[in-house]
This record gives sequence, structure tokens and C-alpha cells, in this order.
Amino acid sequence: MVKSEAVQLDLLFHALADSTRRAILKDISKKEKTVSEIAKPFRMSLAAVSKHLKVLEVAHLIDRRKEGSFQIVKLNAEALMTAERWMSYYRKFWNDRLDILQELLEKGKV
Amino acid sequence: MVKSEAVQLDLLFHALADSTRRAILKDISKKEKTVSEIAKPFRMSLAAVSKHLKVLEVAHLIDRRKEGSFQIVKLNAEALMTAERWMSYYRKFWNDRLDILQELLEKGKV
DNA sequence: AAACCATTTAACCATATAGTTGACTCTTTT
DNA sequence: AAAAGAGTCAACTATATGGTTAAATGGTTT
Repeated sequence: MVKSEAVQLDLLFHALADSTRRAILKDISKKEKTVSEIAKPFRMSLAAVSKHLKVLEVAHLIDRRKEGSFQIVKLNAEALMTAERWMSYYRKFWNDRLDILQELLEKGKV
Repeated sequence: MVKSEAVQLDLLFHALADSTRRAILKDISKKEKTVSEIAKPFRMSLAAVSKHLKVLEVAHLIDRRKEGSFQIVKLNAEALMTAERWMSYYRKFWNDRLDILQELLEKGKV
């Protein structure tokens, strides 16, 4: 069942709107880690980190696989691209308009 | 008083994590509008839209200027770039397929 | 000055979020 | 088989969020 694009973006941006979760993504961007390894630097409980990972997971920002009694967590960079795509689309639109205006100004037409 | 980067990103991503607010940004990406014009398509009250605009404003995603008794609202594309920069930075660390993906992104094929 | 716009603020409600602790499940070690 | 380790789930708390309606502000028109 594929979620609507709007819901997907809700989940994605919401997941990114928390500095703990961004720190986790930053941490695992270089090297995948277990849940406990991820939790270690934080002053909060393991359960709290586990919840953050859940939020990142439903947003598809991370993937996990089991290895024995460990869970190995890694970044899913594709989801980040979904967000980037959304932003660059509207930003570009606006920038294009600025470019056109700039051009018109230079030609003395405005 | 400059807010820390973390707080700034919190505000930015939080602002983007709501489909009403994204619709507003989309709407004004083509043409600046007044608050009432922005509110018209939505089924919620004007006060609710006003709150959404406040959220977009503290995230610096929009700028407003007064013109008589109207407020003219326009997109601030720079804030979007701040978010994009954050994402692309961490994304590129992890992904060894960066070059291919980047190329696809630029071509608008992803 | 009074009435009328455009918009914000205040007070309130329901739901969601981020955190806590403690019990629970599954896997590994002894 | 029992103990220990890795991680999740449940129940709870405090605060934030997104919406409402009604009153308030500030500019414009009459």
C-alpha cells in the first residue's frame, strides 16, 4: 500500500524536524551502527532512541537488518532525495522567475 | 540575535511537515499574494491560515510586507536552500552511488 | 466619527509528541 | 536452565500542535 505523496512528505519532514533525529542520521551517514551504539552518545533512555528510530523508519530515512540479537541501522539516502526534490522544484520555480525578471531588467524592459 | 543552526533547521523542517503549509508555499511560489487570497482555497478559518503563515515566517520560508491594510506574502527561497544543503551534505557521505543519483536528480529523472 | 475591511490575538479543545520507567521478548553466554 | 544483553512495547506525564470561535487591532471608506 503506497502512501500518498503528501503523507510521505509529512512523515519525511516531520522526521527531520528534530535535532536528535538529525544527529542520528548524521551519525550513521558514515557508517551503519547498532541501536545501542546509536543511543550511546545521547542522554536519553534507550527506549526514547528506539522511538526516534521508529519515526525515521516510517519516513523511510533508515533501513534495518537483524544480525543475531543486534539490529544494524543504516541511512536510506533515497528518502532524503525525495525531500530535496520537493524543495528544489518550488525553489527553482521561484528562482526562474527571478532570473527572468533579472533578464528583463537588464534589457531595460521593466 | 541569530538562532543556532539546529533550532533553525527544527523550525524549517517542522514548517515543511504540514501539507497545508506546503500547499501555501506551492501557491505563492508563482505569485505573491495577500493573506486572504492565500486562505481562500482552504476549508479552515482565516485565523488558522494566519497561524500557518506565522509558522512559515519564523522558519523564514516567507517574507511579508504591508501595503495599506493588506499583507503581501512571498516565498523566501533561500530558506529552502538551507534545508537542501543540510540534506545533500549528509546524503552524499553515505551513498557510494552519489554520482549516478546526483546526475539523475539533476536531469529530473528521479 | 462610524462603519467596514484585513488580519491577529486570546481562550479553548482534542490530539500528537517526546520523554520517562518497568515489564516483556528474543538471542547469546555461562 | 538460568542469567545477561539487545531492543521493543505499554502506560503514563508534560508540552506542543492544529483547529475552533469571539474579541481586538489597525487601515480605509463613507
